[in-house]
Amino acid sequence: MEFGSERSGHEVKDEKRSESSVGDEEDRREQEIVTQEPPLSTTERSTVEAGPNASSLTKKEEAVDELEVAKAEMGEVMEENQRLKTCLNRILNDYRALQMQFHNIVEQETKDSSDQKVNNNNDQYQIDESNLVSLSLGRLPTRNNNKVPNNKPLKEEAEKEDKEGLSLGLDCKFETSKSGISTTEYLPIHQSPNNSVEEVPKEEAAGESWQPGKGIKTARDATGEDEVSQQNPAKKARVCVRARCDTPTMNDGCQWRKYGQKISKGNPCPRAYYRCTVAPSCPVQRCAQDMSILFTTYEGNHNHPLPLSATAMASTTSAAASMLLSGSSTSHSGTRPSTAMTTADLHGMNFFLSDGSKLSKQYYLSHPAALSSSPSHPTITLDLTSNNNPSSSSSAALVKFTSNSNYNNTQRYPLSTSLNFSSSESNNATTSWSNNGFLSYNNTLPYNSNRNVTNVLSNINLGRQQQQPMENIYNSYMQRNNNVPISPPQHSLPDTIAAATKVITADPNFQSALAAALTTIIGSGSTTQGNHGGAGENLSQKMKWGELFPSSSSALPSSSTKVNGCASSFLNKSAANTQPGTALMFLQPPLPLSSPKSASGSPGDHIDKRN
DNA sequence: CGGCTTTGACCTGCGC
DNA sequence: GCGCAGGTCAAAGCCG
Repeated sequence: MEFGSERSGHEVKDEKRSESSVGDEEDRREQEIVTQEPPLSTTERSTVEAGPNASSLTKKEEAVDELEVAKAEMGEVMEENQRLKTCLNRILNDYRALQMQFHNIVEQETKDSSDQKVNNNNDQYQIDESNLVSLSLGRLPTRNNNKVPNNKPLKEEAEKEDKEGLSLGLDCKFETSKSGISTTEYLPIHQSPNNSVEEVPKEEAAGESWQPGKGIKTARDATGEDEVSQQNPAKKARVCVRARCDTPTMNDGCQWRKYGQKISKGNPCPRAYYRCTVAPSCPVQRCAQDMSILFTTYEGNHNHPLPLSATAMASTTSAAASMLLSGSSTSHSGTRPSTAMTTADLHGMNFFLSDGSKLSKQYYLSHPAALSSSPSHPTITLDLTSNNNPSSSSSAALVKFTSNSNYNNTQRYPLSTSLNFSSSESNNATTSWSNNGFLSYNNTLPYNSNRNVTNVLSNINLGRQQQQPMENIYNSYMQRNNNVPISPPQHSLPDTIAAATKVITADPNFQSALAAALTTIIGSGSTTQGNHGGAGENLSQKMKWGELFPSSSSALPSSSTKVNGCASSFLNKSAANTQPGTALMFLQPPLPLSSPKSASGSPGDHIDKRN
């Protein structure tokens, strides 16, 4: 059963509800809010209600009381509306500020790129020089642009982009500065002939699934769209999650199907290959090696809706892949020795980048299981275990970028090129991806008032901070967000993932940052719905805040929003088959997706069978 | 009986 | 060119 069917069920339900003229008054008001229709006046309401009940004085009084209650509720709704407006305004302000920084980045990059053009012979490189790095959360590789031959018209590319649209994923991409072309260039490093890197999202272009199998190739041949893909074999960034897990597979909320198993040389534990079974075309695959610590290597991004916990993990992995790709393209200083491990604080996003094969090998040697990664695949390892990471440094950054010598880390963008995830007027919330993957950010660092990109700071600590217990961070964070109840320390992975999602969804600052990141995409007009004025306008028009922030919307919207594309992220851009009106959605509410029946599924998930 | 897992064969990329 | 290893396919078996 496809996900769309469920959604259509919601629609049917809403239609029925709207058809019933004697529906519950609260439901009606709720519906009015959702549909943005002008609310009925209380007078009209009272007339309708009091009509049949006006037989006695008591009933009249009751009717008056109901009216008062209705007024009070309306007032609350209006207050809520006002709060949302305020939130939206703040987001827009953040967006504008970020936009200014973005422009500065453009200018700076243009200058820098003009000096560094000699580094690459690729024709597309020059095109990419004008590209800008932007951290798009949940952005799927909606294009295979990097595989597109140079003679392919941009127009066609743009059309493809329109068709494919955004999908969930937490990816880093390059957004071309060319206005009017809604193309978003992903990290250009892969465009180098020698480059073996293919950004995670690419293979999901046009809803195609990345499947290395022969049959897929044949199918792609039939479509005629995939000649590019064949020209450039997919070598995607991988995200290796290192976690303690008793089960054969990590309960990450997804539904996995085992399709193969291999005994790796030198590894007593067989390597199992799993494929996402939620959607037939989902390109996400993973291999897992079960040792004392389960190493799970994710490859690709989901192109379908995911349950909450799965979304969190998918977002994590997608973000990590994005960091890997972006970091590898940004952190390699031209003057830095190629074998040096880069310890970067990318706006507080602490990570280690080993752009040299030596260090990469060193790291992997310390974790033999991680050797599963193909030499040509850049791999980022997320350490979700509670043990000390043998190779971690004092900075406790447990997100480690490893890339081999084949991975072209062409310096294109400075380390500091990224989006500011701090909010100018938000509180001083300090969050972090701690122990088991809590995503956190802080804005304790001052907002970059001078708009110098290199000073833009935020802290997104992927991985565990060894010296700060996760629960402390989590609880302290939750205390700042009253709408998120503080729960006892969670240690199971699905719980922590879900908690991380809560943190993300509950904090308006991060939402603002997401909004800003999104608008860098939306603002360029790279949407399937066409342009609707300015970026801010796009933002306001396309964001469905009720879906973005479940905490502020009690009811799941009954709109016809269809989630397409990769669900492994916060951002969903409507894909080609997206219904009209579908725009953009962050952090979709937890949707029942997969079956708990699956052995590889997450037992902790409250999941419905989808097919 | 349908779906999932297992497992041997096959394909492909890479190193020598 | 050959061999190895990673990765995938698909038939057979298992299970609910």
